Order: sequence, then structure tokens, then C-alpha cells
Amino acid sequence: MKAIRHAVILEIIGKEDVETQEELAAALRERGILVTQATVSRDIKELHLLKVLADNGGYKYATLDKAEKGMTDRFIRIFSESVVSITAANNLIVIKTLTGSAAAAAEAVDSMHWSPVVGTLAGDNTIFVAVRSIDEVESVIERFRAMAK
Amino acid sequence: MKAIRHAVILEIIGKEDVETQEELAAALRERGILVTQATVSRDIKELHLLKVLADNGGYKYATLDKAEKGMTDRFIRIFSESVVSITAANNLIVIKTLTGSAAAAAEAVDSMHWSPVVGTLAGDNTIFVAVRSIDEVESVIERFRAMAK
DNA sequence: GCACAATCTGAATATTCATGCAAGCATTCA
DNA sequence: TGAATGCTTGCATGAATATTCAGATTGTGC
Repeated sequence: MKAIRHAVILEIIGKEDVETQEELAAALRERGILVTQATVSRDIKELHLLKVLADNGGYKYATLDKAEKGMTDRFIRIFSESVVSITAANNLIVIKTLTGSAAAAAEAVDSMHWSPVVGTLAGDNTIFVAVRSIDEVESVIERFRAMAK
Repeated sequence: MKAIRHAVILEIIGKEDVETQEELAAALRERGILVTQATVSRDIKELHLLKVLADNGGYKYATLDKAEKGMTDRFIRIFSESVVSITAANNLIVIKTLTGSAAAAAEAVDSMHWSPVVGTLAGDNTIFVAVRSIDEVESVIERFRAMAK
């Protein structure tokens, strides 16, 4: 029973946004699996599910890889839509963007909380990204490039 | 104030396991930052922190990348300590392990909830991993190999 | 099949978390 | 300056979640 239920839970949260455990319990009941929130709480623990921010500002449950994907997806979208070029200068990375969208892209960089990135400064069409050490510049740039497409 | 607090929060949870928001608020107070759980809740939302399973069976707060790392680290440890060889046969992957540790390794594979993996079967020193389609075998094997060392 | 152990679950509850609201402060604009 | 606006926070509280405990169910060895 439990194994099946776990599979169904993964399927449900893969398809729809589930905001609370009660909601998940209800979704299971719709599918003929009768459980209470207590059991769902335990299932969530065993499945290593996470409560992550949903697009609508609330929370939802997700698996780790989906959560990761959701985060980077948003980042990539913003980033690839606005970045024009990426250049290194010492321990500083200079990113050129479309006019007006530097702030949003810098915001996206900040929200990643990458430890090698010690700070960003956005103008109108330019972002300065300060990297902790020169050694780390290379890999950070690479990740930026990969994400810019 | 908020920006500083956010930085301190990231530092704290990077160093110690914080199980509840109250605990995090207390840790902040120790460092001279006077806040209540309510504020911590909002900070956690803004920082996209996650409540993930800790090694001790309880929960703790972590950033997305740390959570990811924690998961795969455990997996890699178990896996690399016991796996001897990995072979493909059609849509089946056969993993040879040290005698007695197949079950644990299979458990680790299961816990990844990889969608291409439809099931595992563990004997004493052998695991069968059923892959959804032959096309996907290659990439799954690659990931296994990468993790086995 | 029958005890026994182990696992699973719901009900109730304790704990933890999110948020509406109002107060406090800073900033802007006239 | 002083009203207007916006941002941040604590307080209080309702909402959501984790867990204890006891009963139910399943599995196991005999």
C-alpha cells in the first residue's frame, strides 16, 4: 500500500501544484487512496519531498530535482532573454544586457546565492559581478555562459 | 538591516544544523540581531531556503544547492563503497557489489526517484535496475559510473 | 493456523510556521 | 516641513505540519 501511495504522490506533485499536505491527502482520496494528513506528512519525509516557493508566491511540494529545475529555469529565462555578452576583467565579470534589464538579471544572479559571487552592481545595461577570487572567475563565467544559452 | 541579516542567516545554516525557525532566531540573537520567528519565516521565504531531512532523522534548513549536495553525497558514499561493476543488458542494468551490500545500494538507487528507473531488485551481491526504455540506459549508466567514482 | 514481532495508520495533540494587521521609520515630493 | 508612500518588523493568531500513542494490519516462524 505504502509503496503504491508513494508512487501516486510523486505522480500527483509532478502534475499539479499541491500547496498543503491536506490538499495532497485530498488528491489521494480522489484516487481512492484513503489517508489522513498524518500519513502524508510521513510520506513526505520518506520521499524527501520539499516545500518550495511556487510561482504564485505561495508554497508547493516538489522533489529535489524539480525544485532545482524550477529555480534555474527562472534564472535561465531571465538571463538568456537579456544578456548580450559576458567578459572577465581580473576578478570582475562584466555582463552586458539589453537596455533596462540589467537590474532584473542582476537580481537573478543575486538570488542564486552563489558563494563565489560576493556582490553585483547593476546599471541600466551593464552588470558588474565581483567574484571572490580570480581562480573562481573561470568557472563562474562558464556557468553564466551555459545559462545564457 | 535585512540584507545583513540574510547574509548572517546563510552563514549560520551553512555552519550548523538549524532545526526550527525559533532556533534560527535564537542564533541570530546570539549574534546581536534581534528578531522574532515571524521575521525569520519571511527571510526564509525570500532566501528560498528549504527544510530538508537532516542526517539525524529530523529536519534542518538549507539552501537548494546544499540540499542537493547532501542527497547525492549520501548516495555517492554508499554507492562508491560497495559497487564493483556496472553492465548493461538491453534495458536492464546489472550492478555487482560487495557481498551483502547490494540491498543498501539498491535502496540508495530507489531513493533517488529517477524517473527512467522503473524498479530495482537486489540480491546479495547483485542489483538489477530496470530502465524504462533502452534509449535511456546509456545516460543512466553514465550517471552510475560517475557516482561510483 | 497461531502467536509474535514488525510495520503502518488515524486520532489527537504539540509543535512549528505563515500571515494580517498596525506600528515604527525612512524616503519622497510638494 | 509635513503629508504621503513604502518598507520592515513584532505581535497575535490561524494555518499547517510533525509526532505521540494506541489500535489495526501485515508479515514470519513455527
